[in-house]
Amino acid sequence: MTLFDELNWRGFVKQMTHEELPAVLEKEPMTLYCGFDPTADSLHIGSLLPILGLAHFQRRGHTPIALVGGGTGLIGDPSGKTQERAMLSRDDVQRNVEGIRGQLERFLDFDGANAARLINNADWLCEIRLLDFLRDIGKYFSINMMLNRDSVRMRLEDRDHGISYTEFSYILLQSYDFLYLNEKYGCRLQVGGADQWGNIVSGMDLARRLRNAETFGMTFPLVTKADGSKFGKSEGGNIWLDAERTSPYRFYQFWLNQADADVGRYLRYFTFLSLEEIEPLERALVERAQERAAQRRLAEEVTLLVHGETALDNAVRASRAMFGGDLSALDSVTLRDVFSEVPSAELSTGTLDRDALLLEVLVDAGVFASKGEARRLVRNGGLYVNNQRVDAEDQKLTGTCLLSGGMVVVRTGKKNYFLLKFT
RNA sequence: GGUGGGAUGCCCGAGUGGCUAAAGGGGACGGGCUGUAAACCCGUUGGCUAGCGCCUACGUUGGUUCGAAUCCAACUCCCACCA
Repeated sequence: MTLFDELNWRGFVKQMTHEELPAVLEKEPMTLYCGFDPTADSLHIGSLLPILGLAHFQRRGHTPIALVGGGTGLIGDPSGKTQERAMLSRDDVQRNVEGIRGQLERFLDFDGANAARLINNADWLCEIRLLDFLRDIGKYFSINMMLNRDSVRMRLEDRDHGISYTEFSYILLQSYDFLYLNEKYGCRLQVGGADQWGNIVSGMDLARRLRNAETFGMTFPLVTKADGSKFGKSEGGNIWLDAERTSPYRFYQFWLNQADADVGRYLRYFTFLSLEEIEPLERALVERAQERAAQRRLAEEVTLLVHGETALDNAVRASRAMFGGDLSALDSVTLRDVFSEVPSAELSTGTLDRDALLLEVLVDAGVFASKGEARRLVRNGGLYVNNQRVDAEDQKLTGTCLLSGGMVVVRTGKKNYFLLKFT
């Protein structure tokens, strides 16, 4: 099976600039690049597809470059954005670049004959002089063409938002990146999300005009959900790759909760499982839906990939304990371990002696923002202590509530846990 | 620069002097059903209070009034049309 056979059955190919690209890639190893925006200090799962895309290329002997946009991030890509973005400070961008760099390192192989490269376009974009740039690069861009780009046109039509000269110029910078990488590293292929098509083609154009270089482009599809809502956002917002922002437990749970209609595609996108392994999982989805074997496997594979084996083990064990039921059976070490992912607060044992009101303690501990909110939840039957529903608003918190190790497990709703540690 | 319109709770949006903590929708949260799903059904959605009730809130600041989101003045920001 060729690289493109695989990319195709996995659904990685949205568009490509040359029909012969698959054949070219079979003949010779190629250097390719994909850019990542430093809009936050962590990537989120939206970036997972391009990352794995690069990894697939590398596995077949091609050389990937992961480009962090420390320079372009100072400007802001208008592609796919309906309004002008708030500009990030240089410090923020720098911090974000560092965070993202650390994450990208985990997914690619930086050793061997086709070792991956991780570079920052601030290294060259920050050095450019304006007049040189306008004369050497700007001359090759036609305003007429730029105005026709979807991302620009949408913003021109929407008078509420408009587009600044700054963002309008963005495409020149990304195009220049491709030119630069072509010149310096012999990079001939740029890949990216579906919204990057215009930027990619434009960069190819520049490389052809200035260096007479033949380059290629390809885009990945936008990851969609069967129900039409946006992929990658869940109750609490974005799903991040950073364990500090999204705990491995939550990360695991996110994948476990994917809809039947989506899992098959996600197994193809986000794991390295072969078709032979995925197909039985899809059949099980129909025949024994309640087991959710496909979701389980998806959650395991992706969590393993992003957070490693230990974190996966913890997430699985935590999930079992939290949805399995009886907490009193667990010893303190297991408890502490299982709930290590969960937000917690340390309280003094003195609180218990005073016969404090449960709700007041929970407000103090930060579980609730106000007593009104807490009371409301109890009325709705959504508060549990050690998996027992609380049905009185004036319930006291006493020593008998403690599990081993002086811990109390608080739950709101079906799956939101909070741990109180008494010391 | 001129003229007109607008700013309401997380968002959209009704409300033109007391019955308005503010309709309706969305979102969010909780419960039920279930597969830790979807769909559906029910409930909650400013703070304090066991409750009576009290406090804070309708761009900002002042004013009129027994009483203002609602009337007046100034200011700030946004939009439309004209130049």
